[in-house]
Amino acid sequence: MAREFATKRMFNGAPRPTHQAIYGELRERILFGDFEPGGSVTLQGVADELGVSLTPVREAVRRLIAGGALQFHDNRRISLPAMTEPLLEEIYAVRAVTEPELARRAADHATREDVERLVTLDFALDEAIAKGDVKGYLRANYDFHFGLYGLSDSRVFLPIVENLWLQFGPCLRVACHRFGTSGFSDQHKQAIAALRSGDAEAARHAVAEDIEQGHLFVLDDLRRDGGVAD
Amino acid sequence: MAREFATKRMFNGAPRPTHQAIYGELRERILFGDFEPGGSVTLQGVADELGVSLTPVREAVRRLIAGGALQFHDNRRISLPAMTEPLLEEIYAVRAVTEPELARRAADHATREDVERLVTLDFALDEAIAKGDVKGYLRANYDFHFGLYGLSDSRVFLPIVENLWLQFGPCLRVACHRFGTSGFSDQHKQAIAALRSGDAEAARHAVAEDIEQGHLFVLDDLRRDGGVAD
DNA sequence: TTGACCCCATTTTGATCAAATAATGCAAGT
DNA sequence: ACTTGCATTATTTGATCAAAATGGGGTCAA
Repeated sequence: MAREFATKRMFNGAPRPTHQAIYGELRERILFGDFEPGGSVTLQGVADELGVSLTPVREAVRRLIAGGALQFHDNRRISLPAMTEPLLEEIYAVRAVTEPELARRAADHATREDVERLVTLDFALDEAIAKGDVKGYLRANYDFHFGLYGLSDSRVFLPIVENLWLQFGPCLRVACHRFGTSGFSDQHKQAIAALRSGDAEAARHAVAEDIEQGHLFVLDDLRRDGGVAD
Repeated sequence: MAREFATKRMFNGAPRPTHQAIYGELRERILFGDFEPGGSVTLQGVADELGVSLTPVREAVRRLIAGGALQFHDNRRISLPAMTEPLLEEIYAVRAVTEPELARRAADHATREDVERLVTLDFALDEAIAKGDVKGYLRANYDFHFGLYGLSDSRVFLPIVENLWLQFGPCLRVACHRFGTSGFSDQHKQAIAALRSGDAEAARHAVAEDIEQGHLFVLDDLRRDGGVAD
C-alpha cells in the first residue's frame, strides 16, 4: 500500500502536491479504513507507512485537526477522537441544519443528467447492501450524499459538512461493521423523486429524514456498546 | 512587530508551539489587522515578516485554508478570498442556523459571573463606539460574541462559527472602516437580559436579530462599493 | 504593435537534520 | 511490593537545503 502511494506522489501524471495526496489518503482511512476511534496517530508513523517525509504529513494532519477529524492533545499527541453521546448529539444538531439545506440548494441546480448519476450511485449502494459489503456500503452512501450535496454550488456549507462526516465517520463505520448491512434503510429514493419533480422542499425533507435515521442508528450502537469499547 | 513575535516563539514562558502562535497571529491580522480581501499571501513573506522559518508557517496557513480563512488556488498561490454577494449570503445562511443555537446553549450554562463578564465586554464595546475606535469596536464585538458562545460548552458548533468569522471578518472590517462606528446598533443588551432571566429562547432570538443586522450592514456596503474595490 | 519564446527571480514543495519535549523502562531505595 | 529518580527512547518541532514549479520580464521576429 505504501508503494502504491509512493508512485502517486510523483508529480509526473498527477499534478497534486504530496500533502494533498496524504490528506486524501488519511481521509479515506478515517472514513472507510481501519483507524479505530480513540486510537493514536503519530506523524512519523504516517510518514513511514506512506513512504514520505514528515513535512507533507504535518500539513495534511494539521488540516485534519482543523476540521475536527483528528484531535490534538496538550501532550502534542494526536489521536482519532473517541465518540461520546453528547458529541454525537452535537454533530447531529449541526448536520440537521446544514445537510437538508444543501439538499434544498442542490434541487435548485440539479439537471436530468445529475439525477441519473445519483440513481446510479444509489443502485451501487443497494448492491453493496445486498452483498453485505460494509465498506462498499459506506463508500456508496458517502458518494450518494456528496454527489447530491455537490450539486448545490456551495462554498461554505459543503466543506463544513465534509468535516462533520469525517468526525462521525469512524463511529458510523464501526457501528456498521458490528451490525452488518442487513436492515439498512434510507430516504434516497424519496430524495431522487424530489429532485426529479424539482421539489426542493421535498428534497430537504428526504435528507432530513435520512440523516435522522442514520443518526439514531449510530446513537443506538453507541449506547449499547459505547462503554465496552473503552 | 516581528521581534515581539520572535520572543513569543521561544518556549520559555509560553509553552505554545510556534505554528500555533503564527496561527493566532494571522488570525488577528485577518480579523483586526490590515490584510486586504483579495490580497495575496506568500509563505515566505509571512515567514520573513514574523522572523520564523517556513515550516511552522506552512502548518498555520494550511489550517487557515482548511477553515476557509485563506484560499488555495490551483496555481499553488494563497490569497485572502475576495467577498462576493452570494458568498456573503451563504456565510450568513450558516451563521443564521448556528450562532443563535450557540446562544441558546450558552443560556443554559451561563452563571451570574458569566453574565457580568459579558456586561463588561459590552461596556468596552460601547466605549469603542463612543471613541470612534474601529479596531477596538471590532475586537470588542468579537470578544462579546465569543465570550457568549464560549459558555455553550460546544465542540462542534463553536469551531465552525469561529471559521465563519474568519471568512467574513475582513469584509466586516473594511465596511466598518469605511463607515465609522457611528450609528452601530446591536442586540447585546437584549441578549444579556435574556441570559439574566435564563430565557434561552430570548437569547437565541437576540443573537439572531444581532447577526442579521450585522449581515445587512455588510451586505449594503458590499453592494454599494463592492464593484469599486476590484 | 503584437505575439511567441526564453531566461531569471520568486515561490512552493519535500527531504533531512538538530534541538526540544514527552513517554517509557529500569534500577534503587523505602 | 511500591514508589521515586534517572537514563534511554520515541516523537514532535523548527530550521535549512535542494529541486520543481510558477510568474514576470525581456528579446526577437513577423
